[in-house]
Amino acid sequence: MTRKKPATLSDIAATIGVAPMTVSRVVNKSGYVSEEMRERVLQAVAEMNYRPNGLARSLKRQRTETVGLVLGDISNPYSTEIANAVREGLSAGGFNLFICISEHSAKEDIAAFDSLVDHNVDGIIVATRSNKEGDERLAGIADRYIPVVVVGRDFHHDQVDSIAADNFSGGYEATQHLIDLGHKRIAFIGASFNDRANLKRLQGYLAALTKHDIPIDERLITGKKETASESPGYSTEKIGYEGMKRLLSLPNRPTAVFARNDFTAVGAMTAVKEAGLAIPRDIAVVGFDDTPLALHTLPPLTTVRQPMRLQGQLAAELLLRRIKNREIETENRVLECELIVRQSTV
Amino acid sequence: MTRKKPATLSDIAATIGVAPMTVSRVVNKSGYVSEEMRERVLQAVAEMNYRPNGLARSLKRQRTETVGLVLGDISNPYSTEIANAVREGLSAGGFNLFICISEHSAKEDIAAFDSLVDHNVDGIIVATRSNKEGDERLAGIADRYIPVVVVGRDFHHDQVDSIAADNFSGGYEATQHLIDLGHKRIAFIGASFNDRANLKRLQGYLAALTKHDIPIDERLITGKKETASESPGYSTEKIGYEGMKRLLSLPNRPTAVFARNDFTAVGAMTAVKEAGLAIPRDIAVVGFDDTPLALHTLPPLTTVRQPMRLQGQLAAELLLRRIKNREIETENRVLECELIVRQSTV
DNA sequence: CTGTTAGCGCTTTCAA
DNA sequence: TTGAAAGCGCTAACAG
Repeated sequence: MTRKKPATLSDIAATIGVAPMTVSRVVNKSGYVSEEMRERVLQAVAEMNYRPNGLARSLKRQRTETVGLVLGDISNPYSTEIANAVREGLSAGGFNLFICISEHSAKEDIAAFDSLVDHNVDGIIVATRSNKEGDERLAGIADRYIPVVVVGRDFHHDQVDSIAADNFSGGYEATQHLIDLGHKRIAFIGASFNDRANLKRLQGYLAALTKHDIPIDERLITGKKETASESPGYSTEKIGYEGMKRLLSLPNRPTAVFARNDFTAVGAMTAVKEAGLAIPRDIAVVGFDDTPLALHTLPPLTTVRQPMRLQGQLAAELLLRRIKNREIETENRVLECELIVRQSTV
Repeated sequence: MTRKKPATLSDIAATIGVAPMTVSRVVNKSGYVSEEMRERVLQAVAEMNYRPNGLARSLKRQRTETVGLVLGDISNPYSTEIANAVREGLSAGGFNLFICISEHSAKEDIAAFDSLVDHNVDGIIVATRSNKEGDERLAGIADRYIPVVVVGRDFHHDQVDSIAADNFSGGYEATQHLIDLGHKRIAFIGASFNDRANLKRLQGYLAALTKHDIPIDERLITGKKETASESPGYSTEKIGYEGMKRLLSLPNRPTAVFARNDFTAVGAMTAVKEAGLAIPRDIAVVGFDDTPLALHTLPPLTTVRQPMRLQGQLAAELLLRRIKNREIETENRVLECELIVRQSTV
């Protein structure tokens, strides 16, 4: 079986006896070509199953009409919503989207950045957790005037736009809500001991407690050390379940819990029900993200909605803007979260 | 602010007064270069912040060391597991992965295929639903000897490998399980009226009923017409919830339901509990996929596990094999599913 | 309306 | 151990 190499522009030109440029003009619908000529070319193109070589075209044009999106964790509703919104925003602008996943590893982050840069994407949107090496590489990329937008966290660089939800005040409001309902012993489930400082939701929780003179009880803050080797995923029902188990075994158990996200909250709810306790009567539960799941738990879950699609849309928008003109002011947007009260707390 | 263009190989060569070829050899660690020369080059490379232009390199080398993965729906545990497994398999082989999402639209499928082909990826893995135009384009791509592997369904082409779970027998076993438990009125939730024939899980359900001489009752098969415009997503709790509501309002309601996937099952369970009925006493529920969620529902969900990671691993493996050598026999693998019995049925 | 020239940035091949 | 030439496939710019 002989595998013939794909036809090139010159192959087409040669077979119908014209200059490559003429074929190029037809293929790109640019410049003047006689109707008769165009027909001849198009026929040859069809017959020889010709497709332009994008590599060569991009090399010449110095742009690829493609942008890259780096996701830290693909199995996460947050990531997928962002990705969908980004894709829509970009395809409206005529750009393709290539997604890379890095599994929250600095090495993979860097590999993803590099492979996108190597393919000369016109810009990069980054939705990974912060880590030193990755951030340094990213700064280096931005230094070379490759448009970069970071979403889901802040990033300080005079060429990088950023968009994030206000996780701090989201956490604050969730906790405030529980306090307003009269709760004093409020637990937090899903802390990551590695970077508590980066977990804005936890910070908001702590701030709300402090504000209301409720002492912070470390035993009510559960979480686990995330080892780099194990994939954290978003499927943290387990963390929620186990965290809640531990909390329930406390001599003086909490009357309310704030979970770092809806999946964690669902796991926690399961543990509560298994223990024969009622939600919210015995224990009130608040989640975060307002995933579709939250509407269909029993009882429906009180949660904090963050504007995921909007973050993706803005990311696409800011990136396209920066691709068009690099000499613009950097924007760092922080978007409001909204507390959605359902029956898991009231 | 003057934006200097990135340094090229020749720029480096010029500044230290050698031939571009010498720099190339150092950068690629290929061929002989004196230790002294290599130092000089590496220093210049570092100083000028040089990175090879992947476009030019790939154009010359005729390979990109990159493969594309097209996902029909990113917000789906199935897709994300596949993606992770594919990525691992590829990076072990030194390949990068670019993911495109098509939102289950034929137009987007084609756009994704084309953009990958335009970037001269070395191969493509496809995990989308079947549709006529998309499949035709894909066949055209395979005709050009671009390695293609289809996962999650079968695809008939003498150059395309495929890997799929045995959804039919998975559906059959799930239904059989309910029959074995003595159920006669067994419903199916989540049929898609557009292509019932393609929904192997439904076919398995029908076959099991027929085999046991249980008449098929169309009122027990719920589903909805999926319009192309609305994103189906995987978040089908709603479909499950609404489907179950309808089933519960039937004069002679079912005693068991088989849901097309775990999310649908969760929605159905919520409806059952809301109606004040008990699972499995009044209604038994079976899901499909064994997502992490299934362990944490109340009661834990009986479901059919399909080997997602394995599908991804095999896809990567078969693709790399075909990239190395196109002249091999096509493989079409079908992988076993496994019924996981939990408390939602017994 | 069509053709020619030159070159994008790199690497293969051959020569020194 | 290094260099020169040629070309991957395409298109911008200018001629005719």
